[in-house]
This record gives sequence, structure tokens and C-alpha cells, in this order.
Amino acid sequence: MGREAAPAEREAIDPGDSASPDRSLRADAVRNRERLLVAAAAAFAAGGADVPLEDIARSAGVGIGTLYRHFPTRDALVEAVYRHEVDVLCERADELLTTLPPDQALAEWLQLFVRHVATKRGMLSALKSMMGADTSLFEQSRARAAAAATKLLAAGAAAGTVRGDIQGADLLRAVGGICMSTDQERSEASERLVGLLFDGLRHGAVAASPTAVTASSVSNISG
Amino acid sequence: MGREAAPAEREAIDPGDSASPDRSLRADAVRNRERLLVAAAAAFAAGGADVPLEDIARSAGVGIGTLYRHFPTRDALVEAVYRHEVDVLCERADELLTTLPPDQALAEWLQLFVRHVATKRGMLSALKSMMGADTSLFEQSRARAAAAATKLLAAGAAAGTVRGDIQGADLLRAVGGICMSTDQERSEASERLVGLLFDGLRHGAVAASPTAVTASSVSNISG
DNA sequence: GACTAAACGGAGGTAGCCTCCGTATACTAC
DNA sequence: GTAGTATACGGAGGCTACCTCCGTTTAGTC
Repeated sequence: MGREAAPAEREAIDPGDSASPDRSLRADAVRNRERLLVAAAAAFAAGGADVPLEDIARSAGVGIGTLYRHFPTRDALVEAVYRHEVDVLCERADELLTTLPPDQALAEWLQLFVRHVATKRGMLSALKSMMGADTSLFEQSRARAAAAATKLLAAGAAAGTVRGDIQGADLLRAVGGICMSTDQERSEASERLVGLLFDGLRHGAVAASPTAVTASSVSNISG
Repeated sequence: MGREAAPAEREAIDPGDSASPDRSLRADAVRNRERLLVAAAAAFAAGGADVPLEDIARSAGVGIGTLYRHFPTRDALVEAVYRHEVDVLCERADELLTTLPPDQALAEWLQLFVRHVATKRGMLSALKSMMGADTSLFEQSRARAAAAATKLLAAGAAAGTVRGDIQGADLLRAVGGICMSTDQERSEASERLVGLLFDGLRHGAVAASPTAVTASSVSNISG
């Protein structure tokens, strides 16, 4: 009984995650937290949800005590990894908008999203057990991703290179559906299909964009 | 990684469970196996899926070695408990048919089924993790329960006390739906509603039955 | 009653979980 | 720059669950 139930109650650390990444957290603490999230993401994606936490701490280059200070329970770590991945995805949307034309930014971001979903599959069994406990987590994450998608779509529509009658949430639903329907391991099929979808987004644009999108012109859509 | 993955591969014991409960199993082995299943069912239903196996062995009055001999993995135990519960349920159908008039037997059995589903809720998290791996388990169990229901229905129809145009599978689907829709803890609501359903089954019978069914005449169907 | 194959039981090795506290370090004030 | 302090680190160690192995017991057979 005492195996992973006892210490669940404890003050959650929760430094706000992405909104205010560190509220008076010391610099080394921020760094270690980030390292842990990266290492945990890799471990969960690769080895499933029951990786020893000691392994994660070691591969992050920190002690086990540090891991437990930041994430008192396994679930806390899983949730933080999930949130973090969504954070990174949403941040990339803004970055891409500053470095690329809106339509290319959208295309790139959709491919990132495909890979994001593929990575999540590894942690699925861990997340599954939290579905009942914390439904708001998933709703929030979906809303944030949809907001990022909407932003990219709006930029493309404003530039006249992407049609303007598509909602971010609908787009993500379509992309998510594609990811779910295609095979587990090979995400190339998903990437191709999403590229195809993106071509559809450009098709109804006010002005045709001259920029070429790599993944969208592939001929082999066998599945 | 080695926490519960390593010893999963091993010759399954599988003495056939209900079809031939013990194929040349020694008497004490049969007895202990049964005890373990009962203790495990109680433990899973009460404490969730992560009860220490040592506790189950102790409350069954056997050594941990005996538990592992019968059920090499935790999943094997969970699956066996599930199968066993379905076995017991189906056996009770036959028993009830020999001791009660068919319509009463059916009414009693439906109430047993309600309690069966309520008990399963406790092990849900354990079963959930096996859903992907072993879908045939659930299909087989549903088919067997449906067969038992069909048998009871047929007996009632032959006696003229239950209408004859209902399939066992459909009946179970309805009862299962009732169980799922009503609240977790209090299964009384389910029992009342299933009683109501049963009254409907009698309503279209060839000849009205004189036997009274307790749970069916309750007036308060608020929940 | 004697024999043997089958089954029991639990000690003990292994490993993951989590805590605790001495040590190290980032920030602050001067 | 230096001193002081709150904050964070790290990992040894205790606890517990998992699982195996093998000496002991017992059911079934002749």
C-alpha cells in the first residue's frame, strides 16, 4: 500500500511552468528543472512510463533528491513533462512567426505538431492513468495548442497566403486525426498527409504564395 | 526497467479455469488457487490494483511462493480473477435455474450481474492496462455472460413467464448501460432500474407469472 | 505403510521509492 | 570584492515490493 500512495500529499511546487517560468527560483534550480524535463521526456518517450526515476535523474546529471524536490511524485513529473512539451510547441509558433513567412511558419509548425504527437505516444500509458484525475490538464493543453494554431492561421490569412475560414481548433483536430489514424512507428506518412492538408489551406488563399513547402509536394501518398 | 517486465515471459499455467477447473491438479493446489482468487478479488475490489501481492497471499493463507506458482505475473492474477468472476456468474445462472422458477432465476441473476459490475469497478485500473494486450479476454467474457443470459431468457420464455423476443446480448447491454450510467458507490439505484427492466421483460410474456419479484415494485426511481 | 511426484512456504537477493541532512552555491548587502 | 544567508544540491540509507530458489510437506498411488 505504501508504495506510491503515501507521499502524494505535499505542497506542489508549481512555479507556473510557462506563464512565469521561475518565480524567484534560483538559477541552478531552473537549469536543473529544465534538464530533468528534457531527460524525462526522452526516457518516457523511449522506455515507457515505468522508467526508474533514478535513471532519469542520472541522465539529467542531477541527484535523485533534486528530482524529488522538483517533482514530488511520478505523476507530477509526467504532468510537468506534458505541460512542458506543449509549452515548447506553443513557443515555437511565435519563434517561427518571427523568422519565416506566415505560411511557411504554419507548415513547419504543423510538422512539429506531428512529431509532438508521435512522442506523446510513448508516455501514453502514464498519461492514461491521469486522465480521470486531471481532465483539465488535457483541455487546457488543447486550448493552448489551438490558440497557437489560430495565431499562425491568422498571420497567414493576413498575409493573404492562407485561407481565412479555418479555426485553429478544427485544424488541430484534423491533424490529430491524421496522426491517430496512421501507423505507430513511421510518422513520415503523417507528415506527408499533413503537408497535403496544408496545401489545401493555401489553395483558398487570397493571393497564392510563391514559397515552396517541402513536405507537401511529395507524390507517394500510399499510406 | 526491470521492475515488472523481466519475468513476464514464462510458461503460463492455465489449467483451463472453468471448462476443466483442474486437469490433474492436486487437491490442495485447487483449494489454494481458489483461495487466492477469492482473496485477490476482495483485495482488488477494495484497495485498487496496486495491492502488494504479499498481502493477497497472506490473506489467502498461503505463501508468496504459492501465489507466484499459480500466477507468475500480476497481470495473470488480475486476468484470472476476472475470468473467475465471470465463471462464477455463469455457474450461478445454472444453479438458479434448478432452484427457482425461470423468471425468478432471471431476476436474481440480473441483480447478481449488477453487483458483479460494481465489483469490477475496483479493478478497473488494473484491467485497463490489459485492454490493449488481450482484447479477446473481454470479448470471450461478454459472449459467455450473454450465453448465460440467453439460457435464462429461453427458460423463462418456454415457461411462458418472460417474453421471448429479447436476445441475451441485448439484455446485458441494457443492464450494463444502466450500471455505467448510475453513480459509483450506491448500486441500489442500478438494482431498482434493472428490476424495472425486468418487469418489462415479464410484461410481454405469454402467461402472466404469479411470482412476485422484490426489487421490481419499488416506487422511488429517482436516481 | 511406503514411495514419489507435486505442491507448499518463506528466507533472502534485488531493485525502486523516498527521506534526510550535511555540503555547496547563487543571490544580497555592503 | 567579501561576508552572510537562504536556497538548492546530492546521494547514502532505510523501507518495501518483487520474485526466485530450494528444503520441507503432503496428496495420491500401489
